[in-house]
Amino acid sequence: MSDGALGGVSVGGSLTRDRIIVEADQLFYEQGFEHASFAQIAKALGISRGNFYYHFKTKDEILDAVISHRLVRTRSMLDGWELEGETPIDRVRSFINILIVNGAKIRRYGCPVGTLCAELTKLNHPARDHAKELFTLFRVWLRRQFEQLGLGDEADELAMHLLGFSQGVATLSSTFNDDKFVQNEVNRINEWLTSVTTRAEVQPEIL
Amino acid sequence: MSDGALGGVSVGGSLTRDRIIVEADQLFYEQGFEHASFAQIAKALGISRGNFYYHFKTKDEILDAVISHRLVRTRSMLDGWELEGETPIDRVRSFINILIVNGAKIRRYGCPVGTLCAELTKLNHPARDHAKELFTLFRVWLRRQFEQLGLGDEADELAMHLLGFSQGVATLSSTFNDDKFVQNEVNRINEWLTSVTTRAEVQPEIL
DNA sequence: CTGAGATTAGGTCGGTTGTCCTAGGTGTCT
DNA sequence: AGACACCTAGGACAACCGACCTAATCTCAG
Repeated sequence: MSDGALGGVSVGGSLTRDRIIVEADQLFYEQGFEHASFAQIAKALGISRGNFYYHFKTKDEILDAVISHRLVRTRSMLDGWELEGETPIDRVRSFINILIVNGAKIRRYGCPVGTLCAELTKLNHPARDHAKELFTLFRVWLRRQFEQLGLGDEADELAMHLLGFSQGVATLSSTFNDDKFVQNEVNRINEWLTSVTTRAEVQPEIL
Repeated sequence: MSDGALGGVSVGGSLTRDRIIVEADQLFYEQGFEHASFAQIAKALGISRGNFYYHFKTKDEILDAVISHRLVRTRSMLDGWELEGETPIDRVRSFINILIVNGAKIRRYGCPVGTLCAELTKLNHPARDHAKELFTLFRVWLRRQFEQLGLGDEADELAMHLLGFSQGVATLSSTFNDDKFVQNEVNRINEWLTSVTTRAEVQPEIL
């Protein structure tokens, strides 16, 4: 019922509830959580302002729903890469390629995960840890890829390095609005990935 | 007159004006520009709210003054490194070391430059370009160090790489509140710096 | 067709925001 | 002492925020 064009935001939720989540998701990304207001979301959806409080008790509750929604979407994206990518290296390159594929949006609004976590951390917001799970999702997924490459003992560190790399590129590409910089950094990290993984071939996989 | 404990915020400015700038600087960093309010700044300084508008016409004007203040401070910091560091490599390592020295604040509030630029970019704020100059300041300074190492043709790319690295580390260290991660990344980038600069010794400096 | 529950619209509330205005205070110079 | 520029306090303003409430509307089973 709530499936289809909206991508199945929630299972038992109503249509309006799902539309609110999707619209809030976008506006929280484009304007930041605090700056995005009910009035904006309502106007974009063509619904009444007071209508929100039938589906959500507070704004924070919407934020929680948005984060949960993002978690589901991210999980399915990672699962998709798991099926598409032949080798763990291919899959990791899928991650790196987000910077190219979503280049335009990242240049305009930054990384959805990074900017949200930064805002919530600064405000010491209760949903801080919930948003952090988005990062953890990528971290664990990347770690598993490196583990499968026989880099078990440093897999987590490599995962964090890649995560940090993507955040740095996102931040700078948005402030400098520089397309070429992104390409340079992606090339650089791809070389790094090759060197790390070929080094892994020398070290025999201990399983 | 306006010098001394405040570090000489402006030349012709009054004392109160300077105190507003210093306090706003801190609060804009800790809470974000939009979230920080006049009431907070006034309370922290023990002055009246309406008093602001004698020194500044709008909040954006305060922001401009804060950014200008940061630009001056940053410039003097870079100049200091120029004197302290024996070699360009030493100076670059001074830059990297901010992540350690200011580690606690960065874990709590993120990078002052990165988070401000991210917020202003997202809001499409007029002061966007002004804040961007903070990044440019570091970029040009780093570039010059690499040029002095005889890496002229790729100096700007190396500078941006280092800048991106610092931003990535700042973002992740604040969301994960992870001290060890920062140390790992700093070690990693220091090795990278060594490999880049020793490679430079092989290539003779063309001056 | 009717009635009960699910859903929505729109007004309202208290609080906060940036902005503006004006009366009053402070110090300095003639 | 008087005059004048500089500075400050505190209230008032409209606009906006999240939150709440209630009446109207829709949906659908009985």
